[in-house]
Amino acid sequence: MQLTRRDEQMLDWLNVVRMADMDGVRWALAALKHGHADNPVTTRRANQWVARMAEAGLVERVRPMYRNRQIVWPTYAGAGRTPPALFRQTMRHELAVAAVSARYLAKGYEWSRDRRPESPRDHQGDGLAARGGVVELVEVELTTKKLARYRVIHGILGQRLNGELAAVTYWCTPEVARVVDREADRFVFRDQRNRLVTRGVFDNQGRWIEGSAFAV
DNA sequence: AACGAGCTGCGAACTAAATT
DNA sequence: AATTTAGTTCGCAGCTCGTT
Repeated sequence: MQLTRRDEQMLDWLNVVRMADMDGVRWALAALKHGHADNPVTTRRANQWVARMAEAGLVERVRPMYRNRQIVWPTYAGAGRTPPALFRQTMRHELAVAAVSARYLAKGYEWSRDRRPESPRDHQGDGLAARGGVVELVEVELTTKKLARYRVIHGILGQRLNGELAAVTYWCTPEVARVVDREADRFVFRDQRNRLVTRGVFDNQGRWIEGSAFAV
């Protein structure tokens, strides 16, 4: 078996997002084919890619009984580092981040992790999407945080919108999107407020709501 | 029992690159 | 130039499992 350029890019991407479900894999495969994509590849195609990588020992996969989709992560051989701890509380969230990330790739963005927190009171976003030198911070939020936390986070994001960030986008369930918007109205200065947007695209299981637009 | 979602095996048609 | 090998894409049939 030979590793194509796209295979390597897929493994790099999996290494950044740590794990993905088949929804994420479908979009990432389409995106990395030509650098952009309007549609994901078929699930059949995505399964074949995963099967090929698994046979080569570069990814592992499992289909947990409580989740109707297969999830995939890179092995040590595939990513050069130890595999992620699975089945943690944050798994649903990480899979949702991967789903969003893959859609950014499909729009021609580069995806990377946010910088590490500089202090315990600091806040790290779920990812950075960059295109043409414009950087957008991405948050995925499936459940609301303690309301007091939004004061801190939105304060920090407001400052960063004054600096290196062009925009902040929250990808949420519709309910969470309402809360985030409301709290942003309270805590983000007007100059920056219109550059922090929310999108209600996930259901409560953290699955992309079929037909939801990816508006960036 | 019937249905839908998701996964796999298989076959077919295609492209790209390496080999002869 | 022809052949071989690897990869890409899709649809269909058949499977399991959970829901109606």
